[in-house]
Amino acid sequence: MPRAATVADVAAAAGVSRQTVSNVLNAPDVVRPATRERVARVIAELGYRPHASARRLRTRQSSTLGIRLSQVHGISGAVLDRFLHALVEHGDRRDMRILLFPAADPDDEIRQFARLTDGADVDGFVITGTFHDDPRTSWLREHNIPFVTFGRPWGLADMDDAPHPWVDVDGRAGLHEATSHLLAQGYRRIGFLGWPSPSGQGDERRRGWRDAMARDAMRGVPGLDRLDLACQDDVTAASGTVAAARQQGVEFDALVCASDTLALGASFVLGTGIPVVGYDNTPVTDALGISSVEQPLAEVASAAFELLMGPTGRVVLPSATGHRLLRPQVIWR
Amino acid sequence: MPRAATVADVAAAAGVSRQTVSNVLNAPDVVRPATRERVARVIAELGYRPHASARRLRTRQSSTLGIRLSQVHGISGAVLDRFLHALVEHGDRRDMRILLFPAADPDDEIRQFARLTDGADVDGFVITGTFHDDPRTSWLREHNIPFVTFGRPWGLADMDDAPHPWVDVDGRAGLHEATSHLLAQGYRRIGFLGWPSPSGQGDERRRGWRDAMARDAMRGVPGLDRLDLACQDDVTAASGTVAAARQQGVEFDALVCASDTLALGASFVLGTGIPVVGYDNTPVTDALGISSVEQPLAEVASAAFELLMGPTGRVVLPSATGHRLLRPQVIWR
DNA sequence: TCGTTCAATATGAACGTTCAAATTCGCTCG
DNA sequence: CGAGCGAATTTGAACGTTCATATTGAACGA
Repeated sequence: MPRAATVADVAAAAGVSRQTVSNVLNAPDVVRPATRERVARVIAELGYRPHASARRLRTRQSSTLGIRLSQVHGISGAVLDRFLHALVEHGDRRDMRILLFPAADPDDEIRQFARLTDGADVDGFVITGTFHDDPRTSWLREHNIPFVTFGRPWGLADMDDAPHPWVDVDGRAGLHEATSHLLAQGYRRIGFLGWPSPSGQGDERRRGWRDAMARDAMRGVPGLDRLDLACQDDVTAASGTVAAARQQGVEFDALVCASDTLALGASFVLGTGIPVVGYDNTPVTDALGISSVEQPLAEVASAAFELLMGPTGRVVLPSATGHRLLRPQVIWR
Repeated sequence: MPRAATVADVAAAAGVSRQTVSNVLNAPDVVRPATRERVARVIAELGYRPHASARRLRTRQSSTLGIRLSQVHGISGAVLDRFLHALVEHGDRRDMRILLFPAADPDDEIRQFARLTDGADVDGFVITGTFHDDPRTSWLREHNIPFVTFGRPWGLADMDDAPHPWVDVDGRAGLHEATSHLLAQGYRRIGFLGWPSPSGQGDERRRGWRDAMARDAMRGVPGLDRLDLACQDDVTAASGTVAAARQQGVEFDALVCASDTLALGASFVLGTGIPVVGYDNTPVTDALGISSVEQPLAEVASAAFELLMGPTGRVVLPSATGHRLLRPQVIWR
């Protein structure tokens, strides 16, 4: 393997200066077309590729975003997996790379933030799974490090002027759509199986179901609360909760759930006659033919880059912190 | 945010030269203890962290491994996810980072190899999902790029002198153990549900079952072939195949499968009375209480680094290409 | 006392790129 | 015809680190 070509090699071979070669790659419009083509040809011939570290050293940007690879919990671990995929794919288009780092807990994650930014390994971060009073976001803001969260800033009066850019999926809209669709099909006693309150995402999803039910279905059908179930995000717990409700005389036409895990557990008890809708469209619900709400992860990734980089080619500390709330889509099976 | 401290800042503050600071970090033993401690104190005070790109430029190594983030297919996507996790975690200990890249197919992946090595983004690669006549491994060898595969080099007479380092999990041993254990519990008519031959991993797993059955159980029970089923890796197909076999009069005491997907499909048909064992221990089988063969992914990751870096702290082109075949473990539920 | 040796530390250069400023060159216009 | 201008290109320096080599200084033996 011969020594890799450098910008100087290309310059010599094309009879131009280093800077011109650099310009052909980074600012083609300032180079005269004839020159540009000649240099481009030499670049192709020599198979020249700029040395990433040298470029990063000089430009002081790594073109890399860091993201924590969290421990997989349960069935929905696949969501992070797919989000990662979307990020990597979109990043490729924008010439950005994705660097993974491990972290056991938020404090650990903050230590990694420090490590990776001090070492200029990354330009910014993508934070997942935000929660109330998240120490990570405040730390990053204090240190003027660019980042975007997948997950809205919980516990804020007005989400429109959040202190940082965020993308999220409107779980409420998702459950509203699922419920409305079932109502339109004639189902009336549509139950909801979610997580115990308070839970940011969980309460949002419950509200989507409630809104849809209150508007149409429950005229004359009292006891919406009896159809409102909750338990931990666990298959067995879900089965148990649904079975117990039935035992107490609650009848379901259909059931919408806050997660695929819950939907899976519920569908064991309810059988195939009663439609169940999950959330996250994980491979399991796909395999079992259970309907599910799918998050538009490709769009989430795209929006994350958009918020972090804007139209420019580089990650910047956003002055006006925008946000995006995306609509999920129900996959009916 | 003030300008980050550099090695020169530390040197000035500690009253030593740049090189001494560098040595404190990279070769502490050549520095006199008193000096070392003084410099270390200054480093801590200033919060100095070496600039990763500068270091990489100078040392000509990126301390980064590339790994393709493949499209998730079905339930077993979680395996790559967990492997990734193990890699990142082990990498952290060895001061190695993991860079993800997208690729649609092997040729695409090879293009990315070229891109990432030419740009000196990575020192080497971890290749997953090897197959017969894999063009990726030959390309990497031709270009003298360090790599290790998770998956043995299929279609080789003697695996002991493979042309490249590899790690794999002994699926045969896994199914042998699962089958033997069931035999010991008194089950006799233990079926196998796998993939159509030829399939590297699939045939290995089948062989594990066959070996165990041939030794103990089938003395006097003819028709091992009738218990040997195969279909695509799909839940519905699995259910159908098992149902069809039963229809034809095949009776099962128990069933061992080549994947969790197959196990899931089979368990629908077989119900809870007949033990089913899957492969990969994905969250689904965990959630449903189905036994499964678990791959020791943490050990795979550790072995991958070991093969690629040896005892040294850097990735080298291995002269003697070693390998590791690890035993999986059956998780009984 | 004076070389010799070795450990500890210092110095200059280099890694490959892009920035900032300087230079060249062809054109227009008074 | 020469000054002035703008576009195209070149030049020197710098990014922050480590390598290769040089220098210092202390310890030792003759």
